[in-house]
Amino acid sequence: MPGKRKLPFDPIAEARRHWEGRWEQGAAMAAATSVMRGAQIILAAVDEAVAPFDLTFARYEALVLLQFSRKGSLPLGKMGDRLMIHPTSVTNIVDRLEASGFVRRVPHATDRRTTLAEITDEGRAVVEEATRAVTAASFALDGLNAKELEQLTRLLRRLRHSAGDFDEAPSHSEAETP
Amino acid sequence: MPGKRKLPFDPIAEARRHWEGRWEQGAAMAAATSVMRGAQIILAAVDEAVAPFDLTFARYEALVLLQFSRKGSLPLGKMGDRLMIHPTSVTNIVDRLEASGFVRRVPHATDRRTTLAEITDEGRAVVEEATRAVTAASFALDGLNAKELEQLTRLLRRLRHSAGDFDEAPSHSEAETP
DNA sequence: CCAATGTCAGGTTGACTGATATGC
DNA sequence: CGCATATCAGTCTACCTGACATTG
Repeated sequence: MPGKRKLPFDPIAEARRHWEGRWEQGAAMAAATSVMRGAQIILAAVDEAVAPFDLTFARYEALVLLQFSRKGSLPLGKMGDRLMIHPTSVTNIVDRLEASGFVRRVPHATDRRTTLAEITDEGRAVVEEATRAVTAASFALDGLNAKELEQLTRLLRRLRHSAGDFDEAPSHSEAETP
Repeated sequence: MPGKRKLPFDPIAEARRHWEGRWEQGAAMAAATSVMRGAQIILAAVDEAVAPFDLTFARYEALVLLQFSRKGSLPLGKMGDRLMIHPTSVTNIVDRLEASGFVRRVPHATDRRTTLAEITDEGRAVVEEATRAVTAASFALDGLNAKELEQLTRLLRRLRHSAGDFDEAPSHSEAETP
């Protein structure tokens, strides 16, 4: 936990006051700073929750992805696409998961360039346990109710879409025309 | 930019479908993952915008904080509190800003334990330029309109408040009872 | 003596760049 | 041949813990 001391005011609101006296886009600055701090809070909470299982948020996400895959295995490249992480980071993360015994590298059946990461039985067991810890911590989001969680997800979906993360209809929760 | 390829679907929405077949708190999982990815997008955009000035997002934020301070200087510890970063990170960031000539370490007038970081004229000039670059990039948030930016900020303010970042009235934009 | 402040040493994570071997 | 896939070496940022000297 980075900040041990609780401030007597909202530091982002105050920064915004100063900002708007001089520069443009105070609203965007406040939103961007809020997202950064929110991510820091969530990361700290999840990292703490999964640490007892020799996992980090990044490694936990990778393991969840494999757990969800039909065959329990995926090419490393495809993992990187899904998790939006760098190819070398995939190698690094799979290395560590493999060292912990949660994943195993197996060759692809037909394309000998590609390597598959396959989740082990121990990996499947650990995902279940780690998920219990993470949900117990509510992803640090227990200050928000169901409706607010949906709003937050929808707004950030718009951000991700405008950043070019994926191709798809804009939202389907605003205007529905089947 | 981590993910070069654009996916034909929203990876978080798909993860949520899988998640809700097995576990609790799918909404929180989707929101948390969205915040993490949003932060990654914003960080990449701002880092890229300020890189030409020998800055990172973290160093830029520190410089903005000093620019906003009344005397142009703050004790390192207070900077850490405001920016929500670790004391050793403050030392590191001020080291680099000082090496770039944007900041100068000066002793506190009365308390000889504390060191002040003081923004230099060159630092003030660079903040103005870097801010122009950052606002030109819209903090990667040009996919959201004014109302959405406010919503996003308000939701994350709730998260930050529930995480204990600051003490203050909850929000004043939901229910106003003066 | 105890608390606060900043720094340093040492370790971890993940991301990045650039180069490389292999195979489609 | 060009392109894709994964890896490796090396660098970087930021974080953390634990220790420390200085000072209030």
